[in-house]
Amino acid sequence: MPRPTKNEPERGDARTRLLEAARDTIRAKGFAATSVDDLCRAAAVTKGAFFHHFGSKDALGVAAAEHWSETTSAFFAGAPYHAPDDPLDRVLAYIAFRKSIITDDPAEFSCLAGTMAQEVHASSPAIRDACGRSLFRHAATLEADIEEAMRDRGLSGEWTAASLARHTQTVIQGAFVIAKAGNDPALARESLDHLDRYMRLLFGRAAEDRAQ
Amino acid sequence: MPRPTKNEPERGDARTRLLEAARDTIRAKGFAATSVDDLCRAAAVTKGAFFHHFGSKDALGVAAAEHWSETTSAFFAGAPYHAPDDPLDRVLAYIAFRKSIITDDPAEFSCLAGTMAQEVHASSPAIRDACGRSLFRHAATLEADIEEAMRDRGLSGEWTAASLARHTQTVIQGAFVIAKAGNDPALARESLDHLDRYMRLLFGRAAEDRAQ
DNA sequence: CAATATACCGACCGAACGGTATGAATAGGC
DNA sequence: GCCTATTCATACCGTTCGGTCGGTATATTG
Repeated sequence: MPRPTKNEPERGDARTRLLEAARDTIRAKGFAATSVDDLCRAAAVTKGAFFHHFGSKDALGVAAAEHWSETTSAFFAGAPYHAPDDPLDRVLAYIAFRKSIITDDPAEFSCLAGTMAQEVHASSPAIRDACGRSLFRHAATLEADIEEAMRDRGLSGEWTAASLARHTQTVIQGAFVIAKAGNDPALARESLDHLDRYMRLLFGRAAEDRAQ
Repeated sequence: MPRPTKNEPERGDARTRLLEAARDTIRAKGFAATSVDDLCRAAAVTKGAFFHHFGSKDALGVAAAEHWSETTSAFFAGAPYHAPDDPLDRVLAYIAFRKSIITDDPAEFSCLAGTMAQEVHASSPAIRDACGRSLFRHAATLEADIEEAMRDRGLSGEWTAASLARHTQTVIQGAFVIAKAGNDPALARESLDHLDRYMRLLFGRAAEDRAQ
């Protein structure tokens, strides 16, 4: 079971490098337009290594979605938006955080799972489901805070915490699409402002104290 | 300038048939995964005909986006949601209409422009811009009604009619992504309900009288 | 009725595609 | 110190890709 050579200590992490290359390249070009050779070049591995670690290009797609789910889970778990005492503040801080990480390059800030799911939803159920799990698992991390904020205010009825959590992801995914179509990340931030406003209106929180 | 032959009267519409095939196939499989041969097969034309009408696959992509823009413009212009006297009612009727045309198959109800833009935003500026024009031109058709509804209620300040019109498209595009990822069109309808609720909260319209 | 332009047809091209077969290097278990 | 499993490397395969090209049929123009 040999991987790290004395002369080549970075040996053995070909799989990880391929997953990282997949994350970056697929976000930039899409899944179908990304060739196996593209990924091997970006990860500086050979085709033999690729098909040693992944049985097919589709299998790489599934693994990339799972890797995406794991790394983003860790990233958001460690983010500062969990700090506020009030649950609604945490939800609003989440939206503000999502807004703050939008940079100039869509390949940097957009979502691998959303991009791939949109592309392969009909042609590759395995990849689509892996992307769906990533997306809805992330959405679910908001549910507890939303639920608590609803209880605090005695809200209930037309909509559920789960539904609002999913809607948050809808707006975020849509924001990525619109930002790409308009070639302007500001369009994404603009919609996150509307999402923030929706939350405040739902929970009766004034807009004046919004963090800028 | 000959096209309709006596024996083959459907001759001459190869271009249109290719554009319709592009609309259907690209919505189902994406742009990169759709081959020129796929389109020729679906449109029952030869490769010679394809490259007679379109200089390249990219040119077909641009033409498909423009064709999409024209046909959807006509479709929405003729839709019944323009009937109400009150401008806010027209906006809410638009959202209800968008919800009503969501069927079981994403390839039927999703947006060609959004799908293509997400895929080619970095690799093909020409297609991306054609998709962007389609999207934002459609968004702009909502602006006048939103503006009028704002005037009616003396609303102004944090957000503009143009911004809210764009946000509407953000939610719709996001709804398509989430519906595909979750393999469930109901997820899209759910987010349109949240968008409806946001509009009512913004404009101080009660939710009880919502059409079902 | 010849000239011309349009609308196609279908065989073909080189490159790139996803995937495979074989084998070398390495390190841990015994 | 040998065996075995793992991690790659390299060369190659058949297919499909976007695109080209010479040719044909038809309708319009003068």
